[in-house]
Amino acid sequence: MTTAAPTSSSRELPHPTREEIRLESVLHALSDPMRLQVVRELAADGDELSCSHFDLPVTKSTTTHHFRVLRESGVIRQVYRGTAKMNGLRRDDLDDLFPGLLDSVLAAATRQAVRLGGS
Amino acid sequence: MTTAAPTSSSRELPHPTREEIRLESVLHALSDPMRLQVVRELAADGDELSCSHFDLPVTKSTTTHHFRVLRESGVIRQVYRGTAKMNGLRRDDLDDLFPGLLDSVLAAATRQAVRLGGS
DNA sequence: TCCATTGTACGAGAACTATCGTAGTTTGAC
DNA sequence: GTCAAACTACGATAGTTCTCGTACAATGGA
Repeated sequence: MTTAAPTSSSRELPHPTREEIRLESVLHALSDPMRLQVVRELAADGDELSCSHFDLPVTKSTTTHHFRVLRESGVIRQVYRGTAKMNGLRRDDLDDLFPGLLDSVLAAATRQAVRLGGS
Repeated sequence: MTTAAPTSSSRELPHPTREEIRLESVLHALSDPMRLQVVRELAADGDELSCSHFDLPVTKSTTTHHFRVLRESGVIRQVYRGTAKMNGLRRDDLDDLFPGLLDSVLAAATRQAVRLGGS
């Protein structure tokens, strides 16, 4: 027996392939404050985070909606792991398609957060 | 008397100050294909261009709408000059607020255009 | 003054978006 | 099997956005 079976799960979620990712959709996904916040946290953590890790000021169903927009635009990758749904930035794909874009958006978000007095 | 009166005109248009520009609004403004195209042309030309210079596949009133979104988000500056309305990128403001952001978006747009076989 | 050019304002319709609440599904633990 | 946790699906609503067409306004030249 193998020591560790890959911790994956049944349900599969539809993701765009790298080639299908469109800049306009990525920018649109990032243009919402809630979603930008999620992306910032994912980038800060560097690893996968469950949906429930985020404490967004909206209901669960709205949260689901925002994560779906991020996934369908190609910004994040989502996989089920047990009852949780783990979210990870698609850094490799985004950096390959649009070098420097994600980093400058994240830097801009941090700068603005500092400027507006906070975080 | 001065040799050259500044070529300006009567009507003034409302612009956000540099401090009022919000990253989310900028990203939203850039997330529309029509507006992204306008910004690319403005960046390529480097100077001010009149609205009528752009040959967008929409009516004039829709064009007005898109230019307004760009102006109100702080991406472009608009001034009247005679019957024309000149549009210029607010590079200085954007680069100061969000260093590298505009350039990486423009680079991403070019890359995508090439990738999708064109321009 | 008259006119062509350039762009605006307004009203309207279709489409999309963000949000919610409720009911349901999947999973893992007991 | 039962139950709680985590998340989804669906339907609804309010707001925003994109688009148009028509009518209007400002400018500069003939």
